[in-house]
Amino acid sequence: MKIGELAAATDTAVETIRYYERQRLLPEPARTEGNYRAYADEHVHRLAFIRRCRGLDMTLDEVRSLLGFMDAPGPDCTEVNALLDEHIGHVTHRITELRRLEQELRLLRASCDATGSAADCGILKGLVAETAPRRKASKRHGHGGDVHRHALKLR
Amino acid sequence: MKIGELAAATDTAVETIRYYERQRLLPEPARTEGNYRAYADEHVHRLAFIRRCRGLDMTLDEVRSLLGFMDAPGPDCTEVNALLDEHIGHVTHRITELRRLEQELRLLRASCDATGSAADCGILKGLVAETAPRRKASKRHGHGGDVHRHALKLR
DNA sequence: GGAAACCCTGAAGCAGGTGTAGAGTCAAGC
DNA sequence: GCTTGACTCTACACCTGCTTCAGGGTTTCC
Repeated sequence: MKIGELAAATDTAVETIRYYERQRLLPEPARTEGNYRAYADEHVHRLAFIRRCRGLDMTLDEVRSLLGFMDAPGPDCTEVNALLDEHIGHVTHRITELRRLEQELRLLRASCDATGSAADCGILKGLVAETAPRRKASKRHGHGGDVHRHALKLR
Repeated sequence: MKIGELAAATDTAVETIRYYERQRLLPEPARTEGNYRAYADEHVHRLAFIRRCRGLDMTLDEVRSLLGFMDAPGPDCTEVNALLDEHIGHVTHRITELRRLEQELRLLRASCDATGSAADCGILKGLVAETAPRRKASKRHGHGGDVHRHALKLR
């Protein structure tokens, strides 16, 4: 199986597959005479696993951990549970944050109805104005990016 | 006002301020004899505005647009309203996505209670298993990253 | 046998910064 | 007047998770 077929089978871009290989998430496959990567079923399963995890918004590091648990399964799966719980925590937290954000944005949006000049726009005024003091976000603690990322600290 | 003071006044990292300057979001300030940046109140307001927008998860491009509207206010603020509406749309969409994700993760989590060996873990099995076919995500359309980013396409 | 479709490597680019090295500047204390 | 330490300067590398590009080589189809 060549890289293009693997890409089609897992709906993954070819470059992404090579990238995962560089990141050591996918083992280096055998090569053909012409130096093409030759994949086996094993690779399909592993890549599908990775993509499923990524579809659940896990970081590549989290995926790496899960792959490690699969490659060397421990006596129980406490660690797997813990990883997932933590990830769910990230997602839940991000949802809460975004909901607060949405509220704030809608409030801001309501302050203008586009009738006047932009110079008097309630939105721009609202963005200039001081806001209620906000709890300082705690120092960043982990990986950044999306649900894992840490909210921008505001004063 | 030196850069450290501006940083403290707006709760922004010094490097971030210099980065915004490079990105032309903040105008180049005057310099002291010793080549230190010397900021005026104008800069404080502008940076506070930027940080407020970033706190609302806008991209720097969106902020740039808003700054443009402020610098050259048009006859009405239709554009400001449109920008904000679109941004609210991004946030709302991301919330929906994350809620779906959270559901899926909780379902997955429920498939294991850590009693057995990791080899039989319901979570790992669930991640290996095929999932119900999913609508193919449309081609990415815009800027990536967080609320603006587009969900990973899965087959 | 020639063109199209595929594959290869290595490097650079995206957002939105963060962090580093190696240097210069400035105020305070002795 | 000199040292120490806090601050600042520039220029560059680094982060995630890819994507894109340049400049080739290989395979397949007609």
